[in-house]
Amino acid sequence: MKRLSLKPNLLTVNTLLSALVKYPSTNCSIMCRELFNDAVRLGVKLNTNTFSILMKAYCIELKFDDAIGLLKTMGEFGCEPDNVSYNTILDGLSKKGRLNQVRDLLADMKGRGLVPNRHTYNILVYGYCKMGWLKDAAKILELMTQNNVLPDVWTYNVLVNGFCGDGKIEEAFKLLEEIEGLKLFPDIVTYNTLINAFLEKKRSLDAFELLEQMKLKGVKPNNSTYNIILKWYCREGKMDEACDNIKRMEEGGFSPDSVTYNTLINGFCRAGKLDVAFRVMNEMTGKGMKPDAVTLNTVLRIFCVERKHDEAYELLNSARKKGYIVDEVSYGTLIAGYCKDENVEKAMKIWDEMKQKGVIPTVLTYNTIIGGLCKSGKTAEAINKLNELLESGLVPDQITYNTIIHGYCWAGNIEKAFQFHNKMVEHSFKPDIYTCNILLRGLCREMMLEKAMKLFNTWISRGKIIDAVTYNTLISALCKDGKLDDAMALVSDMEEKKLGPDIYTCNAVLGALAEAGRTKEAEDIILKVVETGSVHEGTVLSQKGKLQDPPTVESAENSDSGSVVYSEQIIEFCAQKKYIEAMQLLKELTAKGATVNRSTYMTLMNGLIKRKKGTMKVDKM
DNA sequence: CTAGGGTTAG
Repeated sequence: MKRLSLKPNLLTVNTLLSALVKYPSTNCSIMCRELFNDAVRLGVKLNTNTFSILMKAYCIELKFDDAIGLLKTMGEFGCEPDNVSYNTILDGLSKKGRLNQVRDLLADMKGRGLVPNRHTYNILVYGYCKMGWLKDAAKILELMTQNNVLPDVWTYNVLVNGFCGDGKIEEAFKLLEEIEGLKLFPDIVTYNTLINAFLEKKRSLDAFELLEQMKLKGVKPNNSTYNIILKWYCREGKMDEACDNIKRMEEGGFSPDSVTYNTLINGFCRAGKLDVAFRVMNEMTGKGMKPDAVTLNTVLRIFCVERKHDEAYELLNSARKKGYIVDEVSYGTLIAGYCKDENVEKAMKIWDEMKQKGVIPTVLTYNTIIGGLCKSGKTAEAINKLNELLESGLVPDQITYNTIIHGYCWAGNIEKAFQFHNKMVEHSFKPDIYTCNILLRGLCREMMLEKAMKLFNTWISRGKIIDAVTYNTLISALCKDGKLDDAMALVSDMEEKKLGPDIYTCNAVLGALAEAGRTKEAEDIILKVVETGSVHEGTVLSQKGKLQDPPTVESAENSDSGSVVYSEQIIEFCAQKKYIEAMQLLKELTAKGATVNRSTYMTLMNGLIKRKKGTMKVDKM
């Protein structure tokens, strides 16, 4: 078109821009900007929508300053921002928890005489919920009513999700009554949110009951319903039932989407079944669904788990060149991987690269690097990162603070841990069960057992929530200190509260019990642990009297040396980008009943992500 | 707006 010197019209420009934004790839905003510049050069008269779409592009890449800048510059083109323009940026900011900027922009919006509409309010409710500021979120609802903008199901769904995310399912249900009072009806999103919340809280019975209730009320499940249940099966490691769920999904007339496939791939990866994970990934591509950013990040994670960090790094870079969205999650995955490998230097290097590429970290990304720095004893640098986080306008969360408190404990600086904790409490930080357990463990490490017990008793008398970790921390410390009777008293205590004993309790007390010749008690506790089902079948007792998990798939796989030659051949094909040959060989091998090692499957997954158009078809494996 | 990928305690 450009070559023919034809002038595109406004509709063409906006349609193209929308398409770029709808299916975003790397450098989405740069491509949009180029298109925009071309349009300007060709003298196309642009409208407000053009700018709003461009803003959306910037928001996708978290370039909020550029997006906000457009609000001013669009005036030079004779365009004025409208509600859509503001809502677009507000939505982007709100989703990433940048509430300070939301506030400023909202003031700016009102200053222009624009009136927030329902969408604007819904965005605010979402933002507050995401931050866990539920009271503020509820206040927005009041504000809406005052301003004659009535909340809709959407508003309530956001709020329901907020309450669920905070673990307040019962309060979320109260909202349902409120919805019905307004003659609105809970829809499939409402139900999906609640079912998901039950499953996350391990209340599967409630979840399935609600599912039935939902059907009775005539609300039909959708793809997401099945995906939510699928996720639960995967998390529980019930991969057979996960597959049954897919069958039911298809029987119900739904087809697996990319979320379904990514959930399954992740599930099989976590279960150590890389061969099946690869097969699913291949099936996904066969059905015309390309591996996407989530698939990429899943594969990056499994590479890191398998300690192939450098391969993961290489994959990240080549995926970016192939147009994948490489986001803060991708970089965060690698950063976490290197941190676990005790290579913070490399993790920091990747952090810098991420920044240099214009990928903006979220709180979670910060938490990852802060945790890594803490674990390697670099608490001062961790604090630097915390300050950087604050300067960037983000708000630290529970995990940020807990990580730093843990960092001080890890460094043996229990005083500083408490100091930091106290200072944060003054700044409205609410210690949770993690905080308590971290501090308790810190005291135990420093042989301040008495102080730990004192703290523990204060919590009990104040009715604070304690859990199995709390008990196990103390029990383990008491055993190491030779106070077996005190430890056993806590064991019965935790049993009374139905918090255990579990496998950690066992590991803590069995050695001491055996040494004291108290075999009867040792047998008792093992029996209880098995009864409560907190140990999966196949757990074996080693000679030292400690419970151990059965040998992992990994060690079993390492012994399949028979097909090493073929594995190497497949890997070689992949290296030469001869994926078709690689797949052919794999097919032949599987037909013969031979197996290849996990490394080979990882190389094949790598190939699926990187390949351009060449097919990697394999029929039945 | 909900669903899939990366972070905290024993």
